[in-house]
Amino acid sequence: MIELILAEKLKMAVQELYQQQIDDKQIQIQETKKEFDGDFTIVVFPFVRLAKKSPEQTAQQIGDFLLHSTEEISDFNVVKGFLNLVISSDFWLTYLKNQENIKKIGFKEPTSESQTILVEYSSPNTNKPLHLGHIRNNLLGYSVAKILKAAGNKVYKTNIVNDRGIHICKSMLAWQKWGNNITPESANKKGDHLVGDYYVLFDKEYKKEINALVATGMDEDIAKKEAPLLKEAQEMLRKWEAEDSEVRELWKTMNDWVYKGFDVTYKKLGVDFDKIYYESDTFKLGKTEVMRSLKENTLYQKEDNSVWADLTNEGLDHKLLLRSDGTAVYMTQDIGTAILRHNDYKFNNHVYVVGNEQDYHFKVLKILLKKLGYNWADNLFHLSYGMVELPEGKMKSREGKVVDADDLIDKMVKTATEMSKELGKLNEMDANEAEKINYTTALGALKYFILKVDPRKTILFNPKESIDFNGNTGPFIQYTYARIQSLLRKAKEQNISYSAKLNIDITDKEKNLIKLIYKFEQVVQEAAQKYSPALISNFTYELAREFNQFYHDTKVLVESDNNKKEFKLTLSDTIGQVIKNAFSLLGIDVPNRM
RNA sequence: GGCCUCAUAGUUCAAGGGAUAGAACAAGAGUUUCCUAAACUCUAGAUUCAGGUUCGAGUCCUGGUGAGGCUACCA
Repeated sequence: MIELILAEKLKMAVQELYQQQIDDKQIQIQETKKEFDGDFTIVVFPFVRLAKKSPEQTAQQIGDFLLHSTEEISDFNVVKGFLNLVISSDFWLTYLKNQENIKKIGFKEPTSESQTILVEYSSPNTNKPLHLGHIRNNLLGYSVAKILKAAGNKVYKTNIVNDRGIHICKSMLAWQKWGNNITPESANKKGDHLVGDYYVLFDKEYKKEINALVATGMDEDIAKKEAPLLKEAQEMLRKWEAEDSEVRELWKTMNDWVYKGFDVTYKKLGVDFDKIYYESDTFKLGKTEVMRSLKENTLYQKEDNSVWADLTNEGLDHKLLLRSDGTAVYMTQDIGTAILRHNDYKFNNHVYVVGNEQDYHFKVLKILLKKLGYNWADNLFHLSYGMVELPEGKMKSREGKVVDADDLIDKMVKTATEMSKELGKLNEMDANEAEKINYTTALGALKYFILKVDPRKTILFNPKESIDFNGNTGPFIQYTYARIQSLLRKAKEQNISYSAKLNIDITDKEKNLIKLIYKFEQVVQEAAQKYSPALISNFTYELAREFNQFYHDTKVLVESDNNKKEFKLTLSDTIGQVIKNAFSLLGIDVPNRM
């Protein structure tokens, strides 16, 4: 890496010129800003004191030294305390030429030293269909897994399905009461949507009961607990845990409807998993662990038989782990799941892609696991992402205030289709192929829209404004890729074969493009370190924008100098491959034409 | 009340303590006898407020204001 060479030479320079040792922390090598000449910039302010000279003089001195001692440096200039180094064209051309396997450009293969990383994402509840918030989760999880893998780790994607609990009992109860044996087939509706309808219905009826009780003079908080529907749902959960056959039967039937629906949505989104865990399988281990710790007095039991952890020493509250009726809560099963997974994979690192509303939950989970004696809990990492909000606020499934995942995807496809029709892009193509491309573009727009934002930040989504297809968008980058492929097809038609060249003059723009290709691998590493697909998005956008400018001012195929023409084709081809690879990390496909 | 996030053009997003705070959309003005105009070029427009640390702060610290989240025998 050229930056490392520069850093070493800089150390030598300071040693030679000022007889001082410097450590890595003082070394600041950054890319030179566009408005200045150069490729890399050394910030010399930290050395001014050692040099006992002005920043300009110091920079000049170090620059002189580096120019003479480093073959990669062809020139330098000084602006205030900034030493701008120019790297020779030769270096960049050689770099491009040395890319032998461009299909894998930027990606690292796992080795025996590689870390095993689990990425948990999706984690759906089986009582309602997926909405835009889940889309963000799924896209983030899938992308982070891809990025970690590309950075050289062994990665397994897992999904814990929250298939048991009071929430699913609510849907079941409502269906039992008011469903008249309706099925997805008879209703001609996706199973997850059908079950979701009954979840909403439960809430509606539940609220009616609360209001009725409040009208009799009962306090609202008490009414919430005393409403007969809730009591029935709780009774159903007890029966479920006692393995009552009738309840289990209904539970299995309705969950299967939901899974069928989820599979369709997952497929549309292009996400998948290496292993699916079910809470109904893991909660028992959680309960066993809790009971064990209770015996060991790490936990305590109240008079009503509920089991608690005292976390006041950690500055937190008391946390419930088993209800007074003995049933498990969310935390109980998550303890079980974590232990099971550690047994299964012996992971070095376990990333949980879960919304930031659960920050407290994961803080507690780690503490509890350590209390139970599992020191690997330190290796759990909660990738806490921001919510997707609507202009009127948070999405709420119970109240039906959501942007449904399936609806949104369909709408995007419709918009993409209209757009390509309007632009007359796919007119000569057969309908099947055109449909495929519209789909690719639609999902590219949606995925990029979500993933370009820093995961930690809240996303505001306005359903009234459609997601853009122009500017800093997925389709913009897909379009760039398609144009490159078109260029390469034309070259092929003209029987031009090409390879990278040395010893030619290249423009600044071309050098910048090679620099961006060079940077890709580092961007992947950084994205892996920060769990941030947004870094990949931003990088790819910059690359596409730079390429479009190059494409606009240079005509590749009419270039008279054959060496230059071949270089430009190689450059374009490589950039196309970088775009493709980068987008694959976001789970976005690139079309050969659009 | 306590704890945790966040705050940048009209809007949606960028900016590892470093140079003149970048883009896109929207607004306005242009570019097609030329490899795809879903492109390219130009104009106008922003760091919530008050302090502090630093040679240097959008970035770090303190406080104020505003928004969101958590603080459930929901998940």
